[in-house]
Amino acid sequence: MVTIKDVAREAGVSVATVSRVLNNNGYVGVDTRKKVMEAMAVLEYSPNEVARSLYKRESKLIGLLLPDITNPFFPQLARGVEDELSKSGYRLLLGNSDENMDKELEYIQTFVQNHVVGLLTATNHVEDTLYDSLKLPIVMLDRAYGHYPSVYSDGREGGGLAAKTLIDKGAKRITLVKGPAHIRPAQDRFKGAMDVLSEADVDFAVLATTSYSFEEAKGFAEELFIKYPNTDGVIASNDIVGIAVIHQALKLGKVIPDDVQIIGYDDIPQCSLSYPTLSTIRQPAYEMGRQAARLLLSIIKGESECERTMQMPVEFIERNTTRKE
Amino acid sequence: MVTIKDVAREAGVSVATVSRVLNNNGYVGVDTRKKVMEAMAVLEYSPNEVARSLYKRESKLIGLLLPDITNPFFPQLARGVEDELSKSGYRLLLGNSDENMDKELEYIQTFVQNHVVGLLTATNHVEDTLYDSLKLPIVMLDRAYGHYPSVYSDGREGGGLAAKTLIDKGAKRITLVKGPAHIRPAQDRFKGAMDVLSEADVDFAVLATTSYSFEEAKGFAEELFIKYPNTDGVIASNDIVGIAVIHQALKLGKVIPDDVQIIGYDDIPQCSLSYPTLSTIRQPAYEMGRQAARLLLSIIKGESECERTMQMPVEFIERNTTRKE
DNA sequence: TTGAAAGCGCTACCAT
DNA sequence: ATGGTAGCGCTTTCAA
Repeated sequence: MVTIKDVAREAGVSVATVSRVLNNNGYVGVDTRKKVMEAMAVLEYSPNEVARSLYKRESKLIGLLLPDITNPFFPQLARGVEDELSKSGYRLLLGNSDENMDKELEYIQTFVQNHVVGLLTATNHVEDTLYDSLKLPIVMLDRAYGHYPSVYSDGREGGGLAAKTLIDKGAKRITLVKGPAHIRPAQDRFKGAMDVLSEADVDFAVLATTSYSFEEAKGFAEELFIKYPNTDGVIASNDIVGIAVIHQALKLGKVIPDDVQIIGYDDIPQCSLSYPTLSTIRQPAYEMGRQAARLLLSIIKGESECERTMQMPVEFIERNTTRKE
Repeated sequence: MVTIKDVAREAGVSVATVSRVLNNNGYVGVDTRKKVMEAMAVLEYSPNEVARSLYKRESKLIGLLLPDITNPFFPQLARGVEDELSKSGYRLLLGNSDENMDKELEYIQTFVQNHVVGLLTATNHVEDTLYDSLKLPIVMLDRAYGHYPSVYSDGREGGGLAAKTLIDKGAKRITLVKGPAHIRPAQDRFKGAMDVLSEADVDFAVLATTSYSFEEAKGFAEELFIKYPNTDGVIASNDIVGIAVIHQALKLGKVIPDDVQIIGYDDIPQCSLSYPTLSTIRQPAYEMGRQAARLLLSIIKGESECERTMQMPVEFIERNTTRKE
């Protein structure tokens, strides 16, 4: 490993000088600078970030804590985060929490031990003062919380929009699929839809589900049509479930959207690949990732004038599982 | 920040002693140990990994370099890697290369600067000695290369299996979708299928595609049926394309698998959610991630007796886009 | 404009 | 069994 000392020796200067050209601060003569640059090139020197981090008590590392990268909503988010952060030279420490408090804690601790300068987290556990004790810039992802800077889209509004859309399009016997109870955004969507449904002149039923996983989505879809065979409108808890419902409806010989309309949530890329393509409520995942990263960066830089919380728009994406007009 | 000094003071011992109990080495009296433990608990001490890393010249960090986490094959892989590594206390530095050499280089450099102890990488650029100069345990992911430890599945075999399966099931006018030329595994699959196709009594055509992205998959599928409207068997370059082809075939009123059979590649979770469900050649992504992580770990620990390269099985998964004999 | 040296938090060697 | 201390590679005063 070639260190700053080697460069100093090669250039015939002191390490202090090398450090100065490295960081572009302090006075350093033009010819000295040139010598140092050359030495660095010759030796293929690249500074040891760990040593830097130790002295400065901060790194170019940022922690990203996600529930599960395997859920197709999150890769988009993660990509948005990474693309934005890497522009400024930051790198990502990744952790999957599985919505599990202990894992979350563990990751956060190791992130801190590694001197991350900021944290992006999609969590359900803020109340527990877990995050309060952290003296670290934090941006809540996907989920809004009290005084923390957050980037999210309003699940309540989105859920309401889904319900309203289905009602407008003539669904009379709606089935509302409720996501896992311990996941905040799922609850928000559910409540938003409930509010609208309750005030409208439609029958509706609720199907409770306990996970967001692919494997189980199929089971939920089967259950749905067994319990509510006559439903003519399904509000899915997310697109995966929506796609599973399409599958099951087709299997049962139902015509979409004539017999049953289906509306998803998230707008993951595969929505436009299903057949029929899935109408859904879009959350701009990639953009949310980007904005969250930007917000975090601005907080790190101490630009306190910036918006501390961003609500991203939800939007109905009309495809072919809902009736036109 | 509470440091080892604080603990030492609190416990009335030297930092050396604290370090010893921390690392469980050297002699330390039972009561001293107890005092130190208590002090650590009281102060909520947790060791600074950066300082450790600086001294020991190694960290508990591992670099994971992926082409694009947004491609549904990779989240599975990544999860496998993470689940295995986190068991041993390692954390992941993540980078997306977009199959781009420059990004790849940049990430690798920063990984090294951050003292990662190992690297997992899915790359097409080994020949360039990029990796040779790295004095770092490396495991190639998804793609096998000469002398590097690798975990992969044989694309050649998989491609051949896809072709053979389709032929066995009676397809006569096969369209082979060729993935991007610069992506090794895509080429391998293609060649494997070509070999089989060439030696069989079937007509076949090749459709070249240039990306693995969702947005473009739809376009390729449209193109496919325009150029080869009478094809009765499609070997897709991956499941995304496969699902897009299902979509397009249905849109054109074709009956699957009677009019046209389709076979995907990878076995991403959404295969069983499409309608009809997509028959495919399975690569065990999650398991590959796990095995790669284990292999890397064993190399790091210096267990040289272990297998240096693992070939994972490919397997035909029969679903509903191929005929039941 | 440059260099010497302290110190970031920790580990490991050498004393005792 | 315990403590003192050098040093990991770097940045940043403080002097010169």
